[in-house]
Amino acid sequence: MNQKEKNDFPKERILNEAEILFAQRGYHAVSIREITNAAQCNLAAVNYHFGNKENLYLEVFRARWMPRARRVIDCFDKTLASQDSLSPRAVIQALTKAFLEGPLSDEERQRHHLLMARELAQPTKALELVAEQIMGPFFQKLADKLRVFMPENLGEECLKLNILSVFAVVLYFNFARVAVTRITGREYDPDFKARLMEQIIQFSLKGLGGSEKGDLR
Amino acid sequence: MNQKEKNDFPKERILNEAEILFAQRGYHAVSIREITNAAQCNLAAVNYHFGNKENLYLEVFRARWMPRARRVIDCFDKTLASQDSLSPRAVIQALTKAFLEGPLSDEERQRHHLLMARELAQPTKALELVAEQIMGPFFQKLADKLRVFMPENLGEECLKLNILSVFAVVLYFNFARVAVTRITGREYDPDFKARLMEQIIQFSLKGLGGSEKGDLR
DNA sequence: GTCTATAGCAGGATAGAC
DNA sequence: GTCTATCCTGCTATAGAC
Repeated sequence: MNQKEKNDFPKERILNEAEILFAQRGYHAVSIREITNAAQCNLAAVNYHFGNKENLYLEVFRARWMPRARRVIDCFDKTLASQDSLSPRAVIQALTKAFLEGPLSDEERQRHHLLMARELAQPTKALELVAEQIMGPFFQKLADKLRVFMPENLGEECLKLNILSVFAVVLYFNFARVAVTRITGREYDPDFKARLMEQIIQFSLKGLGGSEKGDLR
Repeated sequence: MNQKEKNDFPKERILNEAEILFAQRGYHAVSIREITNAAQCNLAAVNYHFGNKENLYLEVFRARWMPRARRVIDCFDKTLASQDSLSPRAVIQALTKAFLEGPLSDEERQRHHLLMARELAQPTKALELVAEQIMGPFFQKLADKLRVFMPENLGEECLKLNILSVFAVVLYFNFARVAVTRITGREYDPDFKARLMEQIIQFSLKGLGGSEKGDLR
């Protein structure tokens, strides 16, 4: 059975619509009626397939969010592997690219980040899940790649804080689109996004290590 | 009438409890019954004093969030005024300090940032209000203070993006406490917060301009 | 697996006594 | 201004026919 057919089962349609609505308005603001209407199926289908509303929410993370995050990480890995030499610039660039362009469509990415922003503001079991299976391992991978470029005397904690700072910049320009648009007066069109990527890379790279060309050992 | 007496009116108590609960769990997850119970007053009091739930939420921003934001900005202004010379380091330091230490208690600050994080993820009229009256003017002020230190050929947009990047780092370490604690294994105790402040200042300063000592003209 | 029907409850809002 | 009592809507969840 191919993907298209599979996506036409009510269970799949419910997951799709639930994700969209939860991302847009949050868990409590969305009713299962709304979800099943959007998915064009019966109200009772949610309870039949997922038991209850909370478990549907978790399943959105298990069956949608996490696979998508893995695609983003794969993209990061591939971009990095295609470079002939590993450098901080290459790492940051691959990271920024995977997060801001990468394999996701604009809507997909916005949904993805909104769901995570909500979890960070108000953690549920979903964050537990994601932190354990996705964020933790990926962060470790980043640390391993960057460690060799940092000064020898730099502690492990300092390395972590530096990487978190890079994440901060990358994520902020996604989470806080409203604020960014308001301040700069610019919409997130391809032009501005290219501009943003350049800004993020430059800023992070400098923040990470000093000047751009190889101060990092 | 002094502040203490004033705070004992039901209207004030409702605002206090509403802010706490909205920050903790978000608008939709909190009922006015819960709020009035916490405020030890009658259910009907919300509708009497604020008309309806939505307007109570807005009033939390008008009567609590915004005045508090003004206190933070005042703190920033005073810290900066106490320096004998204006430098990027002084500005960033004052900014970080005002946001991470500043005049707010830990609980107050967390509430404050949570409310804003929710607004950024899902903007309502409250963000409109705050953007117009607080964020916009403050951002302008920051830009004015930093502009003179940036290279002459640096465009206005680039300046804005740089300042936003600094905000990104400052705010992330507040918004994403859960993630930071999980990754670093450290709680936000005074010790770690001092460590964070140093990290944020260093990273931002480098990101902003290159090396720490005066590369910025 | 999918539907209808409905139980059972919690929410926002208001009327009207005090 | 504050209270009680109540209306009405909309929610989750389930029972049971098909």
